[in-house]
Amino acid sequence: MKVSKAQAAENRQGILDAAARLYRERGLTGVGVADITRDAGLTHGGLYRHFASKDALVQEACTRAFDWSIPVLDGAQPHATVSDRIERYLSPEHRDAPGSGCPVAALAVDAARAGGELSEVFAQGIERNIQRFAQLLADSATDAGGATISPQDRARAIHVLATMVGGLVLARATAAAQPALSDELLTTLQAQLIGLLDEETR
Amino acid sequence: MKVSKAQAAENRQGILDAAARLYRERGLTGVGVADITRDAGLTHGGLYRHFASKDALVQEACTRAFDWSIPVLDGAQPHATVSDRIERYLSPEHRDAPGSGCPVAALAVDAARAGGELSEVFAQGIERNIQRFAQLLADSATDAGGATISPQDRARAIHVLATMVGGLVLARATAAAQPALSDELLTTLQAQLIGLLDEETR
DNA sequence: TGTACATCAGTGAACGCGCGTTCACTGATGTAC
DNA sequence: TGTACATCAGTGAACGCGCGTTCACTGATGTAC
Repeated sequence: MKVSKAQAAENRQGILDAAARLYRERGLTGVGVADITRDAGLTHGGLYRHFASKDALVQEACTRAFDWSIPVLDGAQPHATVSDRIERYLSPEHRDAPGSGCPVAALAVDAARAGGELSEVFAQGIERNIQRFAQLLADSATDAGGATISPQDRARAIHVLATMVGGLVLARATAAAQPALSDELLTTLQAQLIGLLDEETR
Repeated sequence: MKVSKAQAAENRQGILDAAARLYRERGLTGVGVADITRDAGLTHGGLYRHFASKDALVQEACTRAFDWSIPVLDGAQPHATVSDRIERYLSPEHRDAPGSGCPVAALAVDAARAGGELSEVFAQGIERNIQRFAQLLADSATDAGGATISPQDRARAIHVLATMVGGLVLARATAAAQPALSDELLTTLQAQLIGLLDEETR
């Protein structure tokens, strides 16, 4: 049963959505292609009309996860402050929903192991996030858009991003066994990072 | 061919060593029990004389990775300063040797997915590391051992540990594709964290 | 101390299962006339 | 606009392979006498 070009394109997007979500939830080696196509409402055989291999699907799904995670984290509120973004990132909601969350916190360790072209996807995604965050810091310091990014802005952006990623990883690892510790990690890091930025802007 | 009790105990330790290393290198779902016993110089069948299941092996290997990673990181130099430890953690050597490195940076994401009893192992290991680091901060502020840990010490310890873990994850994810970025992340975070502690102690 | 034998760590073949990938087939789509 | 037919997205069985686990077997160990 052939399907219209529009339907085929929709199915392809459905596979990518399912892959981007399931990989973040269960890891790159924890999901089979049959799980993904089943989740998208298809059978596994047809996957190879859209993607050359599982690796190609992984790569495209991770690229999509990076493209989408930026709008998800700050697109809904385009003028969200840096503090807002930190609070949203280090929230119980983000911790408990890895499937729609930051691809770095969910998949960077897997990507480092996989190496190859996937490492490119993550290196570029991480660099892009550093630049975006540094721009936000530069703008908030001058109260204007398009400010020049200083080396200090970039260093602070790296610091804040690394702490957010590490904090989310720690919060997720402790959530099941010691939920109080997990919550403490999130609130402590929110306060530490916001305090850090307040001090440095002052 | 039976083997002496001493040899059997040695073989068991060999399996645990291989497991602790290979799991950190390739992930909990990226290594088979046959890989581990082969690495330890044995065949896979005998594994079940020592461990009830793969899950039991994983749990014990992770516990061992936590016990050993503490001596490895600061046991060689028992009086290493906080700055020394930060530099050693955020070094290219640690980045490039996950098999003998921090179990949190290597396996916390996998552990969060696995849940169950493994989550206990990681929650306890993380709490222990927070306490140890907070103690170091308290001691270095008073220039004496056994100082009382203040809430600020604990908050700073959480901050520094989260940044180190996140920084190592980011450095590993970018190492293959953009080694210059990976090195920049390490050196920037070393400077940021040491600067942070200097400021707060001042 | 010496002998007989039960124990059990380790071997390697075998199991059922799920993986990624291939392929013959189906039949609605979309194009050529 | 209507008809004939090539295209190709999706199906589901099949493939070779590696996984975790089991088990009959081996033979040195270590104990009971």
